[in-house]
Amino acid sequence: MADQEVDWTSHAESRIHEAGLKKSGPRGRVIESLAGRDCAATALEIDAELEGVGRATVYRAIEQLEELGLVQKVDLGGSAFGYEKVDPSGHHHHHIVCDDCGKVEPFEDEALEEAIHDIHRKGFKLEKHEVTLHGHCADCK
Amino acid sequence: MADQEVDWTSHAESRIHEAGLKKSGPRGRVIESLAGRDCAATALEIDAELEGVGRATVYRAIEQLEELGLVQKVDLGGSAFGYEKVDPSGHHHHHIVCDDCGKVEPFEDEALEEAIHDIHRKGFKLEKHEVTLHGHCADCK
DNA sequence: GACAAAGTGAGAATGAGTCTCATTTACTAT
DNA sequence: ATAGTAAATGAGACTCATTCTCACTTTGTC
Repeated sequence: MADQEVDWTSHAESRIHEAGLKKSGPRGRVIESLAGRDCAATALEIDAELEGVGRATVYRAIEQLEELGLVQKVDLGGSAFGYEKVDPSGHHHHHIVCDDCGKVEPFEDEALEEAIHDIHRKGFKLEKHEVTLHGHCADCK
Repeated sequence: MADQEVDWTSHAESRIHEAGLKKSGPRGRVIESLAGRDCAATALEIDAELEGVGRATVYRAIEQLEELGLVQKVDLGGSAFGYEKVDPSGHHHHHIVCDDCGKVEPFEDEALEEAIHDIHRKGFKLEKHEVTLHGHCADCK
């Protein structure tokens, strides 16, 4: 397990505690599962991975983590959403999706971030943004 | 009805014809419905608007239009996808979503488009991109 | 240890989107 | 015009992701 994962896991656990929520095994396992991935997973993937943890618990845990800003929802273009941990440093990435096989890869681009941060929209208080590129990967081309 | 809508409607109808598809009333009504909107609508909204047109027909029509590049699917962050007409000129916009009330507004930004077009990803052939900004609108702030 | 609040799992319920199939409609070749 | 055929359609069954309900359990506090 990389340092960053340890950081995110303990960061998440303390934010959970600060929010007045109780410590729990099942939610802890959901957090671990998210910590161990470097890109998005669907709720059902996590549910399938965690035997003995109910679907409702997985969805609830993800929802709480999302509200605390620890996890973000990402649209992968398919029928289900993906969820991935948010780096506490504010560092983040976006996604490239292969429209043929569904493969998802993360990418980062500084110029893109700057362009987005320069957008100001009257009457709207912007909080997050999501960018998804679509195309065909090397295997499907 | 604005000129642009007329353009898109007839453009869509001829592309349908060129693709070897037959002319049909129900699909025509789906095209009209899309033509009359300037931002995304969900398939079920269109279905509800068009009495006498079956759900399956609405989804089929949207799918065909999407394959012909006449319509694009957009993620509005909620449970259902939105669909909107694609301007034949290649001109397009992105979306700002209010995470409180779900309101969606279109926006355009030249610098953003440039930043996106400068992204090149080894092994991926990029075809489309989608940008969604999230925040709170004036009413919900 | 007792209590209240938070957490949980099983499964029912909902909602969006897809599939099937018998019937109808639009174009093509006579 | 007409027959043939391929596309199109609508109703409803179905699938899949997600949410809800509820009786029961765990956690943390007093």
